[in-house]
Amino acid sequence: MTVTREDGADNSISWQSIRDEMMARIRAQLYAPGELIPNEVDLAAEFGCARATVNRALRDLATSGFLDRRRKAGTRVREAPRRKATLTIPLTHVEVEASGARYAYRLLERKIEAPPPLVREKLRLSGRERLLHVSSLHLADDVPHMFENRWIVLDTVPEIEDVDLSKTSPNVWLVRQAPYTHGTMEFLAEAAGAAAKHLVCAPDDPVLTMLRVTWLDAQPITYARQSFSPSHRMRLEL
Amino acid sequence: MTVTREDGADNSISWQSIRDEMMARIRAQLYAPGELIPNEVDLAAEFGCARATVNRALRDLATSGFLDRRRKAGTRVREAPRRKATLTIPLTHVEVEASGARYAYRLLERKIEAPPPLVREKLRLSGRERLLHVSSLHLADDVPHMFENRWIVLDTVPEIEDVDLSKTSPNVWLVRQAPYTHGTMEFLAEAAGAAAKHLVCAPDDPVLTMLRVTWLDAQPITYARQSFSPSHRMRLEL
DNA sequence: GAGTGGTCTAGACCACTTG
DNA sequence: AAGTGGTCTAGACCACTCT
Repeated sequence: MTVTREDGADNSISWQSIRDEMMARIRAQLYAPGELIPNEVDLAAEFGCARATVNRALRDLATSGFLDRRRKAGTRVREAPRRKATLTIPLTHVEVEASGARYAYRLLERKIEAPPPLVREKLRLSGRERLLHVSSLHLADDVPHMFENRWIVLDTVPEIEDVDLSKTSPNVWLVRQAPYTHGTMEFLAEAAGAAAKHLVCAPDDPVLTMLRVTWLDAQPITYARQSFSPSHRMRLEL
Repeated sequence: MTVTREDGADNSISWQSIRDEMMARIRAQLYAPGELIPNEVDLAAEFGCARATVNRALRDLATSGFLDRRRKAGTRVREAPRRKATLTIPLTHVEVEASGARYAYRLLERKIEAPPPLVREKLRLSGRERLLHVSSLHLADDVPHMFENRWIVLDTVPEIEDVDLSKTSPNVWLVRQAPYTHGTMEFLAEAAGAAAKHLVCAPDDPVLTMLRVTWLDAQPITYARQSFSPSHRMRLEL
């Protein structure tokens, strides 16, 4: 029941305000690192709200990595907060257009072949599967922005064999038609090498490369290797 | 009230099972991209549970980027799911030890100075502030793993001036004693340059560099530039 | 104005874990 | 065995936004 004053003003407390107050106490080391904080019932009494409201606030702080919660053991302040950086994976055309540039896409090559050893290993394939191998270039204001080399497992997403990839980039199609359940991503620095001629740079210029493998449950979908033009930076919010 | 069968078995439905069922329907395009899905009251009736349970499930899917929810307008399936990669920011010593190697840390230089122009800009400083400038090397099994160059704003965290940084790395101290409220992180590829002699590689070897700026509300805390040894890869889970 | 999601409450039972 | 967090329910009111 919402508590109401005689004048009719709503008196209930939001879970966000409790989260903020608890966060402030953690920052001020009012609850020291490693220490138990009061349990939900006591905090609810202190804040004058329902236990569920305290629960929502503390669950949020636990998800954010500031608290450690365990049944019976109680809630502790983490010694070293587990901070997370979130990278909202951009669709290349969205990213380019967000920067104010005009986006263009060029299909460079498209063929069906067996996976080379590296790809076989990443996708845990036997080697006999038919893969769609696509390389493409993405441009911002006609300047090369990213070169992509991608292998797509046709057993998992057979429909893509009939898609006109000169108009739709494989990533755009996959995002809409074949959402993955999980995957991994890696960043590394390497010499541009074979990508240099597409990115219009020297073969030994350092470029940022992003590797992605995605899965639909136990089935591999795609392995993508994207190399960005030398000046590119990948930005994350903390 | 928990619904109970005559035989006493608990009949209530978990929010996770509702989330999974709705996710399955989205994948199967049973709810098409861009389309409205039923409202919470109707779904609660369908699943035979309270509206709050449906709310929890749908809120989770919205946070994950699969649904778009707006009051009055209802809940829609996102055309292109806003997928996120999460990088749990590792403490270097934890990361190294997790890989099974022995971690070591060496303080290379420590001095108090005014910020150079680049740092001044990143931290939005006037240029007259006193900054603690620390460079250090982090090793895995005695092999150089990461070279760090860091500036710390003493006006924001004066206590660090008295810390013995030959034993505690600045990052470890900051994480425990001065949690930031927000910040940014950037990845780029560059030639090792001056870091080469510390990383034991050639000056023109490509290395992955991570830039970090963190804030305590409006006050800048630190700017760090970390270059990883050439073979290093940064891995994220999707 | 009205429909939909966002949140709060009070109470209950459950699940996990620790002592 | 018992304490603590995790979750569900039924009901209520509110906030936002679309028409």
